[in-house]
This record gives sequence, C-alpha cells and structure tokens, in this order.
Amino acid sequence: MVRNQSETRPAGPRPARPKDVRQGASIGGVGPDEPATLLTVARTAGVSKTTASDALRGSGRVSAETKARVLAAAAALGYVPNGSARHLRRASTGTIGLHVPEVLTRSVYYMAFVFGVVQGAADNDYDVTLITSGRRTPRVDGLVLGDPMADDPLVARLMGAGLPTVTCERFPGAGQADGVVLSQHAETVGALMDHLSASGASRPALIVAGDASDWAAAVHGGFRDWCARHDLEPLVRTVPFDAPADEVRRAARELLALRPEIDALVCGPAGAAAGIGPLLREEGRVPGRDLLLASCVDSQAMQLADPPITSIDLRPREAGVRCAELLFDLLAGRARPGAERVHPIELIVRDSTRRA
Amino acid sequence: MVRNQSETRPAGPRPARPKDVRQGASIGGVGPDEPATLLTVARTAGVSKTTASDALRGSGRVSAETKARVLAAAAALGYVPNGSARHLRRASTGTIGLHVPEVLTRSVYYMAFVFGVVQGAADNDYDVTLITSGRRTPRVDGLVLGDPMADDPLVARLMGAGLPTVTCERFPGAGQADGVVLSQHAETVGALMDHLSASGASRPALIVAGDASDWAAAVHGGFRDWCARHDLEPLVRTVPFDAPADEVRRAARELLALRPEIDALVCGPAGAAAGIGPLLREEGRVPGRDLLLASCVDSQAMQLADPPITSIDLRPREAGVRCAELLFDLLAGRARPGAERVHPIELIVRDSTRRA
DNA sequence: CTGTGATGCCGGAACGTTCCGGCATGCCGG
DNA sequence: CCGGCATGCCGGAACGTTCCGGCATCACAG
Repeated sequence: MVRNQSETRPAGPRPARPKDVRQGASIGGVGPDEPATLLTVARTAGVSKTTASDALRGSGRVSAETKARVLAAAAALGYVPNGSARHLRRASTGTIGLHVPEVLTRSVYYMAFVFGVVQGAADNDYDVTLITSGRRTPRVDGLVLGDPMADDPLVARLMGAGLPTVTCERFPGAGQADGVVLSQHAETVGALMDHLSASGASRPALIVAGDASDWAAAVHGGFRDWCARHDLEPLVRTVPFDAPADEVRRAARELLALRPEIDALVCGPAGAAAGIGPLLREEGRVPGRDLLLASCVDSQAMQLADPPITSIDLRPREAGVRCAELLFDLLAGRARPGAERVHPIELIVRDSTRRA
Repeated sequence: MVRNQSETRPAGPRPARPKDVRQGASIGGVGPDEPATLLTVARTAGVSKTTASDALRGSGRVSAETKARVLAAAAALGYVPNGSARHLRRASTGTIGLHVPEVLTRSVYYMAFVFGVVQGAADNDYDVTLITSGRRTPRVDGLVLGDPMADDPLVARLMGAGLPTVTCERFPGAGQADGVVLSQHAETVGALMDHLSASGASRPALIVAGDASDWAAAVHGGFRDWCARHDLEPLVRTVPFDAPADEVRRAARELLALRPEIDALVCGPAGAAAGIGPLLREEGRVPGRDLLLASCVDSQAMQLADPPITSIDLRPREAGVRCAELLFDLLAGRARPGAERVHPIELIVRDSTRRA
C-alpha cells in the first residue's frame, strides 16, 4: 500500500516552492537577540566561512593577521559555536554517559563522584547524561562507569557497546575497559593495619561487602594479606554491598560478641564505622580506647563523629574528575586503550585510633 | 587585503568536485557498526523520511498501519535519533546549565542536589553541563540555579541571560526566575521550635549564616518569628555562609559560654550540629539531656551522630529532580513564567531532642 | 623560462533531522 | 458534474559547522 508519487503525478513543471523564510537566521545573527553564527563572524571579519572556522580552531592555513581579525570579530559578537552543528558534522555528541551502581545512588561517595565527573566534563566542554537501566541508552561519545559491579547486566552491556569506556576501579567481570582509574586500596588497608598495630591493636577484624566490586575485593584482599604477614587468622564478616546501616551495625555487634578479643574494627561499608561508636557506648565501652575504630571510606560523618574516625579518604570527587579526564584523553588520542591511572587515596588518622 | 577569488579566477567551467565519499553514511546505516539513521528506518519501512519522522514522533498525519510498520523497523534497527541533527534543526541544545554556589561545592547538600538535577535531566533526555565562573557560558536550553546568592556576579549574569531559568529557593536579588522551587523553611523552623519547647526547652538559640541566600534568611526569619510569638528575645549568632566547621564550633562555644541559660541550640550551617556534641562532652555535659541539639540541614552525619541529631531533611536530591522537572515543564510550555512549586521538607526528630 | 612547493585563501557538499507546503485520492454535498 | 474538505503521503530546503580539494600567488631552483 505504498504509493509512489512519481508515478501518479502528472508530467509538467513543479510549481516553485516558496523559500522557507526564517528571520535572517540563514544569514546568521542579524537580529539583536539571535546568537551570532560562524557566517556572521566571517562576514564581519571579511573572510570566508572556512577561513573563519580555521582561524577560530587553529586549523587550516590562516595568516596571523587574518586570524587576529577573525578572533576580534568573534569576541565582539560574543560568538559561541553551535555545538549541535559541530557534532552533527563530526559524527560526535559532546556528551559522555555516566553510570554508577543503582543500588547505591544515595551514597555520599557516589554523589561526590558524579559531581566530579560533571565538573571534569564541564572543564572539557562536555555534557553529562546519567545512564540507568530504565532508560534507552542514548548516543554518547564515551562512558564512565563508577565501580562497575560484576553482576550488573547494564554494566555488561555498556562494556560491550564498543564505546571508549573508563571505569573507576577494575571491572571484576570479563574484559577491561579502555581506561581504568584505580587506587591502591589493598596497600592502603595494609598501611591502616600497620597503624592500628602501632597503636597497640593485636586482634583486628574487618566488616566488608562481598567481592562484587573491585574495591571491596581489594579491601578484603589487603586485610587478608596483612593478617597472613602477621600470622593472624583473618577475622572477616561479609555483608551485602547495599546493606543498610542497621544490618552492618548488627553484624558488628554479633562479631564483637562472638570474638571479645577483637581490639580493632575496620569497617568497609561507607558510613558504617560512625554507627559503631554509640553501640560501644551502650556497652559501657569507649570508642578509640577500648576498641580502635576505622573506616575504609571517609566522609563528613567520619570527620564529625565522636571521636573523629580514622578513615581512608577516597577523594571521590577528584576520582570523578580523573575518570572524566582519562576518557577525554582517550577520545582525543592522548591516551591509548589499556591506559591505567592511579588515583591517590590517603589514610587520615583521627582520634578513633590514637590510643595514648 | 581580502582577495575575492571570483575576480581572479579564469573564466571557464569549474572541474567537477569529487564526491565526499564516506562509507555509505549519506545513505545511513548500511554498515554493520554504523548507527541507523532516519533514512535507514524510512527505507526499511518503505516510506519517505518525512513519514518515518512523523510516525516516530507522532506528528503529521500517518495511518496506524504505516506507523506500526515504521516503529517496527526502528525497533529492529535499534534506531536512536541523532540528537545533534535534531537540535540543529530545532535551534535547541538538549542541554541544561547548572550552577551552584562555588564556595560550597564540597557540601554534601549541593552534591546531592547536583545528582538530583543530573538524574531529573536524564529522565527527560536532557544533558547537563555545570556553569562556573571560570568558563565561557555554553549554549544551553535553560538554567537551574541552586540557592542563588545575592552577591554572586555569575548568578546575576545568568539571571539576565534571557534563558528559561529555575532557582531552588528565591533569588534574593532583583527579579525572580521563571520558575522557583521552594520549601517552607520558616514554617518548619517554627515546627522545630515547637518541638523543642514541647521537649522542655525554654531558652533556645540559633547559629545561622547571613541573609545572602533565601534559605538562610528564611531560617533566620522563622526563628525570630517564633521567638516573637513566645515573647522571647531571639538569641542569634551569625556566621559567614561558607564558614568552616571549626569557626561554627567556636561561635557555638562562645555563645554557650556567654549565655549559659541556653538550653537548646539550633544550627543552620550544614554539618555544624554534629560538631557540638563532642564540644559539650568536653565540658562534661550530655547532648540531648543538658542541651537539646538540632540541625537545619540533615545529612548522614546527623543520622550517625551520637546521639542522632534532630534535623530538617531538605531532601536535596529530590529538590534537584524537582528543579529540573520544572525547567522542562517551562521549556515544553507546560508551565508559565512565574511558576512556583513547593518542595516538601520534613522535620526528623531524633534522640538529640528527645528529653525524657 | 618552466616546474615545484609553500602559503593562504576559497566554495561546495556533507552530516541527520525537522518543517513546510504541495499533491493525490476519496468522500460528500449542492 | 464540480468544489471543498479530510486523509495520508511526499520532496525540498533549512539548520551551522567541518572537511575536502581547488585555485591564485609568490619564491626559488634548474
């Protein structure tokens, strides 16, 4: 039922079509409120559009004098390039897609990470769009995946999308992204353990999420390695990655009751350590004296706890910036697939582990 | 020194220009890795590009049978519209600009707010770009300004840019944005004061930032109004909007020393209340018993403090989503300039004000 | 003088979608 | 029969920038 119009139309000249009139927009920026276009700049500078474009972008061959004239015209006109036109021509989008584990989007860590990515993108004139499982994957130039989970089907799909991809920490599943920003979690946990030991702890324990993410696996591994080096059986209690604070607190209470010899507790899940202090006080124990307390994720809650809790500052915001920048380096050819960059993290010692 | 090439070129036919060959891209989606274009969908469905476009967008006049055929073709091809082409044609960008007070971008509140805006934007197929003072203002379809400060020149410039603009809280300067998302801060502070009074407090005090933002002014006003209604002289200590935690803690210490009759302290600055508990303990006082403690901004640190601190949950993430959605309503003509929407906030009562 | 290379400019076509108005067909009323 | 209207399709042009290759001029070497 498809009708081919060229077959049924009577032969003869087609009436001329009236021009699509649009208030001078095709000439560009002639009205007081219309953004200047490249054509406006070119006409103002008395050159062709190609020369104007080349002068502004530093491409082609343009004399210094002509370039200065074009730059001056652009500045005087407040010219801002039309990104849509540019990206259409270049088969690009100017946008990066960002994905973080959806079960934890309320986490302070991920909010800071997202902020960092948005900030890093803005610094490179890129826009950001969040990629979620309930949404058709939009066209983007590249991807940043924060803490990719092994059991997340959306992550698997994104990893296989053929787009330049950067992950924060390694993907625990098959294959690695084009770029990885990673931190020395195991080593820093080791340093934390050394510090606890130097503060007199001899029987440390760890509460950590399962190994679905590279980060949790590294924390777990770092603790186990430290115990092996010190001839200690690792005392570990595993909780789900998205366990609520109550569940972590319950796990801590059970662990401490089961093993009263524990004298230092390291909490993996973000925020968990701050909930242990009140628990200890209920039992008449003093956090930082009767039991050393540390967290693998720093936050404002750790800083403001009583006593302030020794933590590993993961600098999530800076991690986000760093991931975005590595992606732009990949997109610009300044980095090659397989690139890995170390994001520095830091052990912050506070009163919760300063036994005097 | 501008050379007009048509004047110097010898008369005669211009050699035919070789076609710009690009692997079938002008036909659209013929290669296995090339995204399908509208032309691909049209050809697959056996219709014109205009009919394909109309069928996918629900515009024009398309029969149900033809529409179904086009939708099926698009689905089979995994067609994703080229946003750059669409936005170029429509003179739009598909991007919203976001600005938050730069002095406080490390604040947990603003990171959550930014996350909410990004999330709300993604739900509406919009990208987000952060607008900062060190960057040329990009082309965007509209603006979201979080807590616009009266003394921020960038905010003044953005408010005057002629773009659809939504603010979270009112702009304390001249003029208002097209849309405002606001919360009943003064009323909720009043409810908090009622609660403190019901818990036995008779001499409350407030630490708050100056009136450079609508939020701080509302908190301050709500406290003053409550005191006026209860024949109390308002006890207020003002700190800078971006005062570090140490400074707020010092202000609290001085105020409590100056006015030992104070039996309830309300902290405006985010996170500040959590730092008062340890301060009280240093003086042998018990927070929640010897002095009631409350915060005008909830966060994880308030939840995890010892004791947990009664706070006003501003729901920053949801506020961000709400601002984004109001902007899209304005852009889509679903809301008119001058629109105001109330974002619900909630008093969360915790142990810090539960004197038994 | 001729040929070559460098410099600096240029116009046309491309990108993928939307918008606009034209055209063909069928139905109904006068 | 003719005219008007509704329905459903259609092609051309537009959007603003980039890419490509052509052309003119000049200087230098053989």
